[in-house]
Amino acid sequence: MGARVTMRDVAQAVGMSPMTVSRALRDDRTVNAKTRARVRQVADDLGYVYDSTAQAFRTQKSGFVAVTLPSVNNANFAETFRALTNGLGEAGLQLLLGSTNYRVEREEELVRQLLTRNPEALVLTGGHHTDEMRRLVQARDLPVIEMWDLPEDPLGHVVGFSNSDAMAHIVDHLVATGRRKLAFVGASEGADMRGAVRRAGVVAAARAHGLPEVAMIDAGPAPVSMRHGAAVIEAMGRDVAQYDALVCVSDPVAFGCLSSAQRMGLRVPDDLAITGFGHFEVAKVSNPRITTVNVQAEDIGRQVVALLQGIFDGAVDDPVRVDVGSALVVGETS
Amino acid sequence: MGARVTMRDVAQAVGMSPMTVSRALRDDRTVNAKTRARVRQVADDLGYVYDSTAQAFRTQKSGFVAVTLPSVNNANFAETFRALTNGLGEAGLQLLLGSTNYRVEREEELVRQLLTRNPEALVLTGGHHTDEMRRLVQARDLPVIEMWDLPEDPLGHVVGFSNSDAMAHIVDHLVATGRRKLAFVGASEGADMRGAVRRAGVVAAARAHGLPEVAMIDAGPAPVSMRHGAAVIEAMGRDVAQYDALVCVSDPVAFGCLSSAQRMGLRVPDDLAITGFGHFEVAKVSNPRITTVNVQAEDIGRQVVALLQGIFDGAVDDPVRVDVGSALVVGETS
DNA sequence: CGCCGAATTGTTATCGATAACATGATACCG
DNA sequence: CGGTATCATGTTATCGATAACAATTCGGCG
Repeated sequence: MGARVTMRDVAQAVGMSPMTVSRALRDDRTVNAKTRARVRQVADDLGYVYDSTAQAFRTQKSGFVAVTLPSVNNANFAETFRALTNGLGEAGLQLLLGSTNYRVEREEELVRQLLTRNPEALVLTGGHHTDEMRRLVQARDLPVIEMWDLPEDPLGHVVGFSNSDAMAHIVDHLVATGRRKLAFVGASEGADMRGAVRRAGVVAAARAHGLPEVAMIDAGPAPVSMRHGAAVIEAMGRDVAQYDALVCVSDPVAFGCLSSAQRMGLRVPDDLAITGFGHFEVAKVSNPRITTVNVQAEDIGRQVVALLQGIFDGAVDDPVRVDVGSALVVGETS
Repeated sequence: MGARVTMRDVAQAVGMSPMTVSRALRDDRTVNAKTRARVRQVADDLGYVYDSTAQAFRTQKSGFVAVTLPSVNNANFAETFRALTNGLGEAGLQLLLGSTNYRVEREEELVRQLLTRNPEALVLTGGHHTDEMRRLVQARDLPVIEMWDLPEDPLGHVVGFSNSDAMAHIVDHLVATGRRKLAFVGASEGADMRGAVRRAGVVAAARAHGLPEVAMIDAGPAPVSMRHGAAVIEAMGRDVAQYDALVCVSDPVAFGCLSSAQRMGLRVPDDLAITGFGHFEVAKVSNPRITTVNVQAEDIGRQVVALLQGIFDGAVDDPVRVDVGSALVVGETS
């Protein structure tokens, strides 16, 4: 309705200086306990709402941690995000979220925006960035964490795992169970670096085992999910039977492939093995259960929180590199 | 490294006043075109980064829209969020996201925090709130939108659909296809109001059709997903065959139930019908496809964006109530 | 040439909270 | 009882951008 209530108004009402109110609301013990209680009471009565913007401005500490994700519409990233929110919320920090839609140029633009909010740290998903973006970030004296990857040339700290190692686990397992004709199902060559790295991991591992060339099945532009996996296999029809294993870029894609394969009467895993990535819920519940790789999305979030706490406490100075690893989870599709 | 670069520094470098720099960076046409270009150039060279905090403080406009979601780890809410982000991003607004974990008390706390950031609007998911929270919000002269619901007594604007109507569609359909012994599979009675409303909708619709009492199958505390649906049906074993339809609170739960039912050899839909809610991807890809209700998550987001634009442009004054509706999508599980 | 309106740039005050420093009140000691 | 340590509160200046108002420059025209 009228003008907003500020600390000055509260101060006037209690008959004290704004400074005392400020201290009282922060529970500063140098303020008399009775005064503190009275200030809180009056602030409540007046409907006073603290202004974080003014605080952020004055103290030059925004209370924000900026986070970029390729997409929130992905259970794994969402899980990491949840862990971050919960962990940082306890530390009084707010997350500022931006999604890149799997495009590095979008990431640059996004980070540019986020930086204007003066975040106290920057958490990026993935290790691929534009040069301009690297410059942007390194020009500031700002803690940076890259997660979900183990980049060669990191911007700062790293909490992730090796996508190519993870794919190697899958290929090793398939080879051990007698498969030789592999096809990789993923997004088209393009802006999604994570997909590209996984693809490269499969190709390298196959080569190491002396397998024939890995076929590429293009499920369309990133992000690809259940319906894209289902569609591409349905479109291929019986042609898919020339392979004895489909290595999918993610569990949802694998589930889509599985579903289409079953609809066309293929027996999984007898006729065709299918593997996923990410240990999504659907992999555990589907029928048959999908062989996948567990990447511990939540753990990544927790480790990032711990790292940030270390950084803010001054306990961390040198760049940290945490490999959370990944583990093969054998299901019933291989 | 050193002190941050401010407009004052840029101004000094160009030999002009900070005011001119401010105008130039905002592309104010009262500033000479050449000057504008030079200012931008110098700002870039100095590595100047605009300070939104200072701007927000001075103008008393934060550029934030606060949004609460029960959880980001839900493809439907994530979809709405994505539409909001994209739409509001174009308008130069940033989303401030908080998740309530399906608890109204948590919502109150969250909104309290979010309000300290001076958001220009508040977008809430759901229509159930604590009294304290209603007071909090109404004390401020702040546009409020409740979405994903059609509350009786809204706080402000509404963009949603009727959960009980949606469930009635499901029940009508089941009755029309000859089912009579229904069981509802959802979260335990508790803080999740959306689940409770859906359950009530099923009960009311069943009563209207003169069906026997609807059984309640408790899949555990909210949020419930695939694994909970799978677990509770697996635990019930053959007992589940006493019902001829499982009405699930969401598609993921339905998929879990479907999977367990299939594993124990039940034929769906011959022995047992299963329905979901939300038109998740899994409903379209699963085998058989799950009968569900489409709630157009993305459309909700778009409508909220349009409404917000109207509000900010001053085109909207009276509270708006948009019913985006919901539509039965018949699959192969019923 | 002198004057006027348009174009361009400058000055001042301000948003609300708080760090740093200063002051006043109170207790406690020998 | 004077003096000093402790507790409690107040004063002042400040963070960076910008609205509102003021001033200056410039071209053109009678």
